Amino acid sequence: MKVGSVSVKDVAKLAGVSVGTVSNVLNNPDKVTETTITRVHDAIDRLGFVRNDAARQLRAGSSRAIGLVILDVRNPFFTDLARGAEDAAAERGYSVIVGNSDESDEREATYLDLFEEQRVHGMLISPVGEVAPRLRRLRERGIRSVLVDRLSWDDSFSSVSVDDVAGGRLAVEHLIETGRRRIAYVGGPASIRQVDDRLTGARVALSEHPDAALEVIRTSALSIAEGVAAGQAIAARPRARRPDAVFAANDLVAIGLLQAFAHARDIRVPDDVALVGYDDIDFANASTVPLTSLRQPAALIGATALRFLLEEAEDPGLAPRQAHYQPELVVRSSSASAPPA
Amino acid sequence: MKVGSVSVKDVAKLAGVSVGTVSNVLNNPDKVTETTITRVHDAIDRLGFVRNDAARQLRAGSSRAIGLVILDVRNPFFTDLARGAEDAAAERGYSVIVGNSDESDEREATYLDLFEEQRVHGMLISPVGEVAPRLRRLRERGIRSVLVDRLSWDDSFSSVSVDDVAGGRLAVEHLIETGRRRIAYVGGPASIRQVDDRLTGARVALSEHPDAALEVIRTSALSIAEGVAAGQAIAARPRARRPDAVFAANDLVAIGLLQAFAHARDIRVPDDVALVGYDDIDFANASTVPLTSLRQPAALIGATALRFLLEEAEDPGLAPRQAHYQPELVVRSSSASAPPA
DNA sequence: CCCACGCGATGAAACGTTTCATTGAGAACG
DNA sequence: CGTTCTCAATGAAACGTTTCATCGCGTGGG
Repeated sequence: MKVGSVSVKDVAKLAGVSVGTVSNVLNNPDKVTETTITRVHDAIDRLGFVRNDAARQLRAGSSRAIGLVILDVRNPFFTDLARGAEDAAAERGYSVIVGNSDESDEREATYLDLFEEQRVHGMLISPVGEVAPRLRRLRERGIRSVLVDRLSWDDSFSSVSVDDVAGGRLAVEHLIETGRRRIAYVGGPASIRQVDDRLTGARVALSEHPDAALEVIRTSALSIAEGVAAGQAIAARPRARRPDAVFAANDLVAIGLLQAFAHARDIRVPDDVALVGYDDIDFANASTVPLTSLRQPAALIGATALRFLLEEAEDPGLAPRQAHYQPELVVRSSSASAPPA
Repeated sequence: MKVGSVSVKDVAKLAGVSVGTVSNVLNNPDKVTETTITRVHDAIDRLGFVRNDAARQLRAGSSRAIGLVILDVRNPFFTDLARGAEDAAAERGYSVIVGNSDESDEREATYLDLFEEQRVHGMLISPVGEVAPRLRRLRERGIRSVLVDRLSWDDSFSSVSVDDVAGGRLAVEHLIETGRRRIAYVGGPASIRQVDDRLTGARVALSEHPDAALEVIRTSALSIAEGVAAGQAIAARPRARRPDAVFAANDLVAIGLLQAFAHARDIRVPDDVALVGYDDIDFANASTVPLTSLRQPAALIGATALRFLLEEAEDPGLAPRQAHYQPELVVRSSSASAPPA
């Protein structure tokens, strides 16, 4: 549909110089004399020239974009992580393209394809499926990856993660110490590593307290809606068979549980059931009952991962590194008071 | 760092055909005989060939990516809107690149530059600054735009929006009808159109009830933190000078207010102060006190805008269209009961 | 006065696709 | 058997940059 877009050639003609010179004005201004710089810039302004990034990347071989694949855009933890990465990228003149895998390995693969076609400079990925072989192949072609929110399966990739096992353990230890004994873990699917690790941590805590019991309630996703469904299932049970504490795999699920419990009039939080979430999103502190949760440095994770990636892309000999942060338990009302007598 | 990437040329050589034929296998399979198709596909698989999108766009003149500039990634309303647009784009073989202007016209301009350099197929934008001239210039060059969550300033652009004036009016009418008289509007900056329109709606409602008063409390952004600050300011006043109802410019601000009020022990919601938010994000129903809010069809807005954009890009003669949805008042506990005696 | 040098500018090559005019080989037809 | 027609396949041009070897020219040294 379009009228000729303005190219360097047009700029060169108007400024009375060669195309090479225009390019130098844009990329190596120190190689060009002062007067030509202004002349070229005048021409650029007059014509409204905008660089064609496609041509640029074609020549350069790779773009200044970095792909980021996250599990769930609707989870504030991941948007915070993305923000951290974006800000760090912007500082260094890169931009971040975000893809949302929605916990589906199919969508994940689609984004990997897309990013490879775009010849991104590198990728940050919070993996769902079996992507290791794929990432290795990409690396052979010069596209590096850094894993986010996930420890590398071996030492061949850098990763930035948080100790989910420790987090699960902290959560359940806290519940046991405040007197709870019938604990339920709500989360799923089990294929998500974070879900599994937090459960492992919970089991570790349990193993040190033989008088406490752990029940696992699966959800098909980590969303508010799934939390509501699980909460309704719990509320439908006779009181005696309900847990006296619930550890939710993340805050979205916890918020859903809270809503379901509020609806069922005979479950008070924390009196009847204590509740601990995970991620400490902004809304955790603003929910019906302020939520005890495990805080993770989301923005820092994104920023660190991005830094690792760029450093490795610059110096391919660099050995993979693992940054492993510790989560922090933030106690609020949802687990504050004593259990029922 | 990079080993030679695989190109069509390599595929052609291995398959024993010309590059043009490889291209045809990829883009016009019906122009090619069955046996060559399989031969080429074999070669592609064997070499792990992946199309270079940069070269492709360079030739084509524009990419299959669509730029989306939103006001705030941390606001679930906008992430829902983005999801709607992404899903609609994916259906048609396009992808969406999201830029977050953070309510800053500087960042907005940066993203417009970036998207123009990328020669995006078109843009969806929730404008902050004075972008009309810029968008007009883009259109002359063949890049169309559709405004989201914002009525077009004139009839030259398509837009998909929600009637914010009506929403503001509904909110305040509801507060007045339930007996409130000293109403505060909390939001800002005034430069954001939505903030201003909702205030206008509030004033309309006020004008029909001379015995009610409206006070405007400005914030510098629509965030939880700003809501907390405004709430603390209100809580610091003597009881007599506090409003008996607050209409917040969006749910994030409302949630912040709620937190501040909960902290100040002598403000109960809704008894002392009724509260109405805007957007009806998922968390509105899960907050300390479930929040009365104005629901907007976020995903539908994104999907519709994307559809408008593609239709216009396909048929440049098409006249601009305006989709204008009505918001819906969702009453919950934060405004449910009667005002103080 | 000549030569070498430095420096700003030049112009063509290269990046990996898609497109399009052209070729070549059969098939159909008279 | 010769001619025309069809259809698959070819190969070169074009897209808009960046890069790099080269050039021209004014200067300072010998």
